[in-house]
Amino acid sequence: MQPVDGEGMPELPEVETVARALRPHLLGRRMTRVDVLTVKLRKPLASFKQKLADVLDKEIIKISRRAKYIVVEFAGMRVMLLHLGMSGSLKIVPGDVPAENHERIIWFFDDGRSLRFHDPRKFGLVDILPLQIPDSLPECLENLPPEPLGEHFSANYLYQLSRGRRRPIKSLIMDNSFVVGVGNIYASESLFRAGIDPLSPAGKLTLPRYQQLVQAIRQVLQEAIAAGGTTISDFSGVDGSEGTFARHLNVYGRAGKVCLTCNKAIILKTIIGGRSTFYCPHCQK
DNA sequence: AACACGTCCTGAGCGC
DNA sequence: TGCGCTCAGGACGTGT
Repeated sequence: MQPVDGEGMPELPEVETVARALRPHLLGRRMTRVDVLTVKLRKPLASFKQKLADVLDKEIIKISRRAKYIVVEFAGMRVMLLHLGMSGSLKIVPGDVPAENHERIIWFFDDGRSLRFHDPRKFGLVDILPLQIPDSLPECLENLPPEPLGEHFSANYLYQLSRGRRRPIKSLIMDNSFVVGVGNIYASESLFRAGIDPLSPAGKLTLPRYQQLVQAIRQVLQEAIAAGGTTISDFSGVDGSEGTFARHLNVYGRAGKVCLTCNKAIILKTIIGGRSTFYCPHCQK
């Protein structure tokens, strides 16, 4: 089983890694032209194409991340949102390199280089939105639930909102209406680190267990960011372009193998909320 | 053929 | 019966 190889594995740490990697390439640049090579990604691209005029030849002044969105801010109170979906990846290449198969959008810049959005499954998203205040976020991102690495995400927060809910804890932490950015791999890994059975009803877990869980989520995400994500391949000219977190995975993709912690139980796989879920029946109760 | 790292939508099922 | 909430499941292209 090779669930984490290949290119693109866009969970929060990968998106953060991409946003950081883009900065030295794109800050201060201006887009001279954009080629849109497909009619739709997750949504039709017609309105995106129309709004491109708002950002063409405007200086890129900031690149950030909110949830799994990359936010590119231009002079003139506009941002461009990029979401990689399930299979999206970005790379910087010289502008005259021919488009590869599955490249959906190409941005050309004033230094002769280009940004390529490669997305076989077309689950990605791009949009251009107005800003009310410079150096801020568009409204649709401003009002999102807390970042898992932010100050508003706490054990008490999760504990309170989980009361009375019977759904499995893994499903709750992956629900973007409660906390953003915790994807399928890191949800399994965080629950393993916290020693919590992913099938536990969320409303039954005590506050101390949520303290363990929040700490685990933060640690796992921070370590993955420090490792450069799990895989950001072919990101030319960027140091440490190969993410190395895959080798730190304890349960994800390890069904049938011996648990690396207890060295005794076999990692199990189940389906929660339609998503593959891996756990150690001995270490997670 | 089954399954894949994300989101969005639908509708079934529940308590009141 | 109806209302609102919760939650599971499917849909969305394509590749392996």
